[in-house]
This record gives sequence, C-alpha cells and structure tokens, in this order.
Amino acid sequence: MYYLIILYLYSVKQYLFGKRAMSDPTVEFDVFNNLRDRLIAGAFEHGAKLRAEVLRVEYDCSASNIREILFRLSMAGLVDFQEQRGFRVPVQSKTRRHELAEMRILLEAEGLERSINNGGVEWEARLTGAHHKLSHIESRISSTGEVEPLAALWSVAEKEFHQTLLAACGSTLMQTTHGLIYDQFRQQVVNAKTNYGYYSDNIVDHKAILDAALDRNAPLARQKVHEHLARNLRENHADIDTK
Amino acid sequence: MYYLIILYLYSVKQYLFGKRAMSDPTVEFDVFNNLRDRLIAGAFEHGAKLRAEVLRVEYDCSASNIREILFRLSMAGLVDFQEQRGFRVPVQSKTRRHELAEMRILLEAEGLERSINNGGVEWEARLTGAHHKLSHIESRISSTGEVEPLAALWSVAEKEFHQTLLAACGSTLMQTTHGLIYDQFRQQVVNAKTNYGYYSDNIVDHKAILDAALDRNAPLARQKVHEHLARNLRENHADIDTK
DNA sequence: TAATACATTAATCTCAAAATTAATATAAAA
DNA sequence: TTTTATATTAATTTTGAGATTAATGTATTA
Repeated sequence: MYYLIILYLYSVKQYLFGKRAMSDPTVEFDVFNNLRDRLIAGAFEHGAKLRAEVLRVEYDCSASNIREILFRLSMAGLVDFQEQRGFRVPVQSKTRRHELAEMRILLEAEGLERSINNGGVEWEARLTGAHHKLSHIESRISSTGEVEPLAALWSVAEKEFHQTLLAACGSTLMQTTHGLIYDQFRQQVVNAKTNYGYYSDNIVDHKAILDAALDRNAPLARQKVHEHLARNLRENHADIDTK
Repeated sequence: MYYLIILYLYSVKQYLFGKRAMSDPTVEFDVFNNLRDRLIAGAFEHGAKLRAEVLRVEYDCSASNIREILFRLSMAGLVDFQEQRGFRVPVQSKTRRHELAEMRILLEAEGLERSINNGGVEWEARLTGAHHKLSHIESRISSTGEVEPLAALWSVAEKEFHQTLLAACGSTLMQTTHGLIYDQFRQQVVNAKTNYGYYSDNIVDHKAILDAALDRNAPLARQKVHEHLARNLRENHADIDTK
C-alpha cells in the first residue's frame, strides 16, 4: 500500500538530515531528568501547581509527554498528584523532613555497614575520592561564608559521597531505594532563600564518617551517620514553612 | 462562541444519562490498581511483554492511558521499561528475591520495633485481628494441603498482617516504602505452578511474631521477623528460573 | 552456508484536538 | 449581606492518528 511510500520518503529525509543515534536518549528521558533535577534543586515553589500546558511550551513537547513524566515523578515522591486536579510540588513539612531523615539514617547506616564488610580497596578509593571533592567544595564555602555560588556543585558532590557509602553494600535495591529517599530529602531541605541544606558542621561530619569507614569500624560509622543526619530530627528549620 | 453550545449539549447528555460521581475513581485509577494486582498475583508470565495495544483493548481505553499506567508501575518496580522497546514483566531472579527479602527484614524489623514502642491497645487489637484472619486461612490450607483454592484470600490476609506490623511505627514514609517492597517481593515469589509463596512454617512464624509483639519484646520480635523472612535468603526456589 | 543488505511488518513515541471535569465569575434568591 | 444557582472560563482526561523506530522476513552476495 501507500504506507511504504511514506516509509521510503522518511528514509530519504533521514538520509538528508541525519537521524537520532540509538544511544541518544529520547525526548521523554531528557525532560524527565531535567525536571527531576529542577524539582530537587528547588526551582519551583513548594506547593506550586505544575501545569502540563506550561511545561509543554517550556520543553517544546506535547502535553502527553509531560503528563507521563509527572506521573513517573509522582511515583518517585517528587510530585503530588490528585485526580482531576493535576500535579503539584509537594509542600515542605517538618513531619515529612523528619521521616525522610529517619529513613536515610536507616538505609545509610545499614548500607555503610555492609559496604564496610563487603567493599575492597577500590571502594575505599572511590569513597576517598568522593570525600576529597566534597571537602574541597565545603572548605571553599566555609572560607567565603557563602553557599549560594557553590550550591549546585556541592549538591552533586554531597549526593555522590553519600551514594558511595552504599556503593559496595551488595544490593542494588538498597542503593536505588536510598537514591529515591535521598532525592526527596533534598527536595524537602533545599530552600533557595537560605542555605540549600548546607550546614557548617558538614565538614567534620563527613570526615568522621570517612575515617570510621576506612578504619572498618562499622559501629562507629553507623553512629557517625546517625549524628550527621539526626540534626534534621531536632532542628525546626524555622525558615521553612512548617505547615 | 459555539464552545458554549457544546458544553450545554454535554450538560443535557449528563442529565439524561447521569454523570460520574466525584468520588468515583477515573479510568486511569481503576486500570492502574487492577493491573498492579494482576502483576503481583502472577497473572502474567515473568519476562512477558506488556504491549499497550493488547492491554488497550482488554481494558477498553486508549494506548496513552496504558502507557501512563505502565510508566507508573515501572517506577514502583513492578514493570521493566526500556526506551523504544516497551514494557515487560520483570524476570524472576534469585538475586532480586534475595535483595527484596533483605529489605523486607530491614524495614519490618525496624518498623515493628517502633510500633511496639509507639503503638497502643488499638494497634494490638488490629494486629490480633489481622493475625486471626490470617491464621484461619492458613489452618485451612494446612488441613487440605492445597494452597491454590485459597491463594487469593491468603495473599490479602498476609499483606494485611505484615502491613499492620508497621501500622503504629509513626512514619507513613516507612509504611509506603515497605508497601512497595512487599509488592515487588510478592511478584517475585508468586508462581502459579507452585505455592504462591506460601510455606507450611508460616503458621508458627506468624504466631511467634504476634506473641513477641504483644509481649512488647522488641528484640525478640525483630528476631522472629528475621527468621520468618530469612528463609528466602537460603532456599533456592529450584522451581523458579534462577537466571 | 553464513553474512549482509534490503524490503516489509509491527511496534513505540509524539502530538493535537475532542471529551469531560474543575474552578471562577456573575446573577438571582433568601 | 449571605447564600445558592447559573453561566463562563480554564483545567484535566481521553482518544486516535501520524511520526519515528525496532523487529522480522527475504533476497543477494561472499
């Protein structure tokens, strides 16, 4: 039928203008990652509506694409969805921050202990490298006293360090689960008006965790992870709406 | 403009044929839950392709609808997605079952301890009730020796019991996370050819967990949860493809 | 025979518009 | 004035079809 003609014309077009490489991500994939990063980085006001039509023009794609992506992000806990009334950025609440911190402690303490037991020298090297990059950034922050200019760099370095704690735990499920929780925690804590979730104690905290890990001291490592994150169980973050 | 005429005609149609109640779930919601339940119950062969066109006619909706739902289920870990080559039922693997069991132990032990510390008499009542229903079904299974006829009933009762263990832990995040893990575990274990994940030791296991919880003996409760689930870390489930 | 290129089919991905519902503004009634 | 009902606008949900890519079959060549 004439379907073949269309396919042929399409192959001619591909020959003339080139085609997308198979390894390239689709539009969906691109937009998904970008939108996720923006949600984690606090690019939207908490509680703000995420209208498909608005994002559609912003990303130059269809509303269906956006809808699929928002559904996925809602399953990742980064977007709230209500039937017939659309998608929203989750509101920041003390309770939610509290629960996310607890879950991080549970997963990172357990995962780190397993990494300490299973990991070899290559894991130690990876962890040391991640810590080096992170502490470099944090010392620059502490010298200038300004988080803002280095917030983006710090975010990726801090995530890398904490993910590496679990890198040798032997369970991809534990790592991916932790990744989801970590992102939600970051979204809850990040606030453009203040410190992006950065604290001055971070330098000593991260160092203590690193040292305990390299010493293969699992109980101490668990304790240091707990101390590092337990701050979020106490402080009120008065700058953030408590709702 | 003439847009209003259409809206008016639509209101006439609603008057004549009735309209969906606001509390009713949308098509999406319905199909999502049904498809999730089927995936957990083992209605599809593991590794089977989930083609949007097939499911579309089955559920009498559009392919976009199915696509959105499959994306959501993929984020829940119940469906595998690959760009440009669609959705599949996850294959059953020993590694995955192992990791899911480990995560269940971690979450249920921790969650149960917190429930023991926080829960009141109403939680005890709920747990006792859930166990009563479960043990009733399990004793019937053990007397007949046939799991099949009661598999569906047992599945919901077992989930209810294990969810109730965390019901008073004070963290909705921990409960929802556990729910996701539990469903994936069930999907991995369920196999229509064998026992749906049921074991004869379940009766004494569940009873031991209940007793420890009612005794407010957190360490013992943790141990019993571990013993109950650790079976999945040892046995090979030779009946299931190990891949 | 095996491997490669091409033709064909079948799937996935993208899109825009129609169908349906929610939200808002306005008028009528209490 | 307050409330309620109605008209209007704006959003979400659903659909089907076109665009693009993957998978399969067939012929050609080494």
